[in-house]
Amino acid sequence: MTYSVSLALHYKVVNMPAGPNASEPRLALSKQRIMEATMALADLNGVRGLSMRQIGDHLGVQAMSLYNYVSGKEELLSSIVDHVFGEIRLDFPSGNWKASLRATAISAHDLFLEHPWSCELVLTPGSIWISTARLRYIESILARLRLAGFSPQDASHGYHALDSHTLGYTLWELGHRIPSGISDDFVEELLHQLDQNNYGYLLEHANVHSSEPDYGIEEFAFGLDLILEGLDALLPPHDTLK
Amino acid sequence: MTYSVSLALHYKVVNMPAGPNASEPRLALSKQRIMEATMALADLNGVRGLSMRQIGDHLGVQAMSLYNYVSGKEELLSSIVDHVFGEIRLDFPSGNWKASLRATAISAHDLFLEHPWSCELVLTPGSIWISTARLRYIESILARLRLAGFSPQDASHGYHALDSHTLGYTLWELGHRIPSGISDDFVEELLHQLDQNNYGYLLEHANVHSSEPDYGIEEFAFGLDLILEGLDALLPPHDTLK
DNA sequence: ACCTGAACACCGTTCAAGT
DNA sequence: ACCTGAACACCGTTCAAGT
Repeated sequence: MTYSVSLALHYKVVNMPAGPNASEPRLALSKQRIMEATMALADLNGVRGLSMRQIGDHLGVQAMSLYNYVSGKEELLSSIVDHVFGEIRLDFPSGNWKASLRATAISAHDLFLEHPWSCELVLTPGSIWISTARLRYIESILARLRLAGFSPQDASHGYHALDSHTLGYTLWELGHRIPSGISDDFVEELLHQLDQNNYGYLLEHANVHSSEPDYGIEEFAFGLDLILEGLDALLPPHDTLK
Repeated sequence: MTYSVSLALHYKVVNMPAGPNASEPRLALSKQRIMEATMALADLNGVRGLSMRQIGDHLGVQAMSLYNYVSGKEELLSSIVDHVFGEIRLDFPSGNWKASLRATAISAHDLFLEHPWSCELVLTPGSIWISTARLRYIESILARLRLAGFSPQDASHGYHALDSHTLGYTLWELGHRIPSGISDDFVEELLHQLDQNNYGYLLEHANVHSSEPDYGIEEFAFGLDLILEGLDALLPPHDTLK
């Protein structure tokens, strides 16, 4: 993710405070630059360890300077989540509602895998999730369902099923990724433990996993298609519509 | 949740350090009492704000005393999550694999709604989730699928679909609960905003919500049944089995 | 053996002070 | 107008000291 390329031209250059490398002038802060730094750090190390002081450091600035552009950590995090929602593809001008919603869900799935913190943050209970891009995303799903002929009730139903699968499955998938720091010895030891404790089916399951490296996308689509077909069955028989 | 009733008899009574109310002797600490206090506080205020110092306070003890029974906060949290997994009903001696797995999923859903922190913690990416009760839960799901006639691959597939729906949908549901602190004025204002910003379908959706108070359980079962039926379709035609 | 107080290295955020 | 340093009220955890 390199936002800087397309955005560098718009940055004000300020000479007043010397940056970490005093020879080059430092770019002015802005909410956008802060968001970019936050996203980059979150992509790298996750959101959980992320601190305002770290973000400041990364920008060559004290943490307190951030508060000139952002009301607090919570607002900053919800801003970057909304940025991700803004990138979900919603414009599939196909006449087929199933194909269109399928493509939106897969686009969202891809983005959430790229930025795991977005998925994690939206699903954190108690966090405020009402933000413009998210609302647009929901509106677009509801609109496509209603225009396909679903009743308001079934459209709500369908949105719930689709959105919960898109977010929920993806977070589940992310949580089951093998962390990069895990050693082969650890895995070996784990399998040995499964074997010794009579977890025969789990052992078999682990072997399926190692033989079929990553079928996350297909599994996401498997559940997604079940939902789409299940919704289709709720639709009244279509005589006039294509 | 009152574990204390059934467990009180086993507590050692220690007189040495005076409790907050000096007249009564204080119960000895134990991992179990610490877990109970942690679960109670997490039920009440959520996990995010929970601190070791708070847990200590609640037990009339310094935070540092907890470390005599628990290696750290992470171990403590994974212990209480595993406790919840241990309460999921796995023993459904019905011959029908679908009914049996359905009942397990619904039992898990109920427990996760009761203890939202459990669902939140298991799905936190990067957290260690390998614990005995969780392994037993997975093994039991895999076993039922394999015994129903699924191949190792399809059983893995099925476990993924069932578990991701059970955890993922429930967390999604929890995240969409209206927080208790929200005022009617706020909701009113929100609806007004939706109206003004041309979010017609969202407004309609909000109205569906307010007319049908809570249909979370039915929606959980809706997705669950889609998965179970979808899996059934993968099963080879059953000539000998019931 | 178990609990404590002080301490360390962190948090998010406020606020008066600098330029 | 924007950035800073010091400070406040918190974290999880270590460790030597108490009993």
